[in-house]
Amino acid sequence: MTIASQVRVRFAPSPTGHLHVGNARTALFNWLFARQAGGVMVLRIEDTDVERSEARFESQLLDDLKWLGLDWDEGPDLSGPYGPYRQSDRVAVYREHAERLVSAGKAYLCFCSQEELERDRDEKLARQLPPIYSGKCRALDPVEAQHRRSRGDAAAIRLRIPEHPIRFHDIVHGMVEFSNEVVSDPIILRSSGIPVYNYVVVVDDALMKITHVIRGDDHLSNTPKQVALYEALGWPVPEFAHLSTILGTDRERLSKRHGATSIANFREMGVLPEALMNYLALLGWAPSGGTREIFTPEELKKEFSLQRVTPSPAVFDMEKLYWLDRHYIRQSPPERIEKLAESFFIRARLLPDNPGDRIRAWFAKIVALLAPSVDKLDELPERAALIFDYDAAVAVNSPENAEVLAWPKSGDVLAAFAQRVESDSSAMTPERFRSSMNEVRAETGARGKELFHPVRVALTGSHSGPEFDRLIPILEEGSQLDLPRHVMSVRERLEAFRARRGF
RNA sequence: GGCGCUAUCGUCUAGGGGUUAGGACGGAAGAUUCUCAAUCUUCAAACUCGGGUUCGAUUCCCGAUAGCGCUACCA
Repeated sequence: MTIASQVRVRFAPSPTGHLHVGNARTALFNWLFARQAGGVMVLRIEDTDVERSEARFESQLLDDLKWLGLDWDEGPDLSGPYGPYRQSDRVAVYREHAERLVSAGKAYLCFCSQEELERDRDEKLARQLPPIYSGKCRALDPVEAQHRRSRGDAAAIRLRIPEHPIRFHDIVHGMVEFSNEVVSDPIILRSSGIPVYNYVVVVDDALMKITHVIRGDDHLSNTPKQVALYEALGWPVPEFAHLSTILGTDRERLSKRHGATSIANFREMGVLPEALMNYLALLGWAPSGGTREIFTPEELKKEFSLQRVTPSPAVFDMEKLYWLDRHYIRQSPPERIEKLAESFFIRARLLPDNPGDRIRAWFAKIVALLAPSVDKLDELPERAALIFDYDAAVAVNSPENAEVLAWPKSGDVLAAFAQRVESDSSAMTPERFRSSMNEVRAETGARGKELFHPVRVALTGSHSGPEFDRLIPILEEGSQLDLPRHVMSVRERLEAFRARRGF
């Protein structure tokens, strides 16, 4: 049994919605394995389920994959030597090989009705036996069966499962063996002429010369049927690698109700693709030594190894993803983060649709100030509330602020500070702010928190926040800009605050 | 029900017949800064259970238990 020496892998999603993290991880491991081996990555669309498949989902899927940073060498959008790459375009191929199996006696026509099968199945279940097909049509005379079919009797095609245990090798699980006693003769072609998943997958993988089938372990139990199919068709059996399931925090298979689980969700949240890729790679794989965790896509291509993939299921941990995302946000060139962040601010109507250079330069300071402390970029507009949403009522009344303002020296500090602000009508600068604060300290005797907190509360509406040196220029410049929402200057804030509460 | 897969800190994992069972996220404490964040330091936290095999098992074998999957003319 020889297999082409060049590695060929495939990712074969069904176009039934957005790409899910579980599938994305499967795609990633395929891609990493292929790229490392200098092999070929095939993208195949499994759209035999006409009920659930939609054309628009296919382009979504490709977009999701591309956003993550994956690419492929053959696929429905690229073609290639073993196309077509959409199962709905391959129906004739499936029929042809199914008939070939019947002619060779490896498969047979089955005339059992749905009701009959169901009854048989229920009966076996009731007697606590494996609910496998009775084999009733196995013994039918082939010539006779063909006659019946040509007379118009509905016939499905079933594969004959061999009378011996089925063994196969799996890179992550080792040797796996199934007794043929528990494997039913599977239908490969429905009486309607539509082929069944477990069959088309084998035909496609074999015809597309796939050498390594890397997929979710929900397919592990289907593999014996597929191995039997390869053998019946006279095709080499590929290597398998069944990847563990990704679970939610409740240890149940990750699904929509666990919140963000599609790649599109993460993109919308402003998670960086390389952070997601890095995180996904860590779900079930660790480098030798097990201490390194930060890997760029290029590094993953070098370090990844299927042999080091764990067989046990993994719980998806949002916090750890965020940790990686924070890391990559800080590592990224500022211009990239600014560009990405911009859309979130435009959507929040904090920036105009087409910000000019002046606004962009100003916005860059906001991003530089806030982005390093954010889990994901969609948190930025909210973090920027201290710039865009100054509310004197909150500054005065919120319980934490009220407490700060009730400190003995708070009133004096604010009065002294206001005096400094009013004495000079030009824009506040960090230098002037610092010297003013020094004067306030000297005048009032307040120091540390009792000096800074009241000012912080009056200016930002919160007793905590970023450094004044960086915040003040943003406030002052922002107040000069033509923005959808006016940004209040230091002076304006102080006045609004004083109007609410004297000092 | 049957079959299969899986089992190390809360989570992701490294390790492997004799180890102080390592790292990371998260948590706690401290240092630092006006505060928050960041940073640094420190701490707590694990081999599912029961039998074997062995001088010695967390590691190998068997079983139990639990979780997940498959058991369709679904994919």
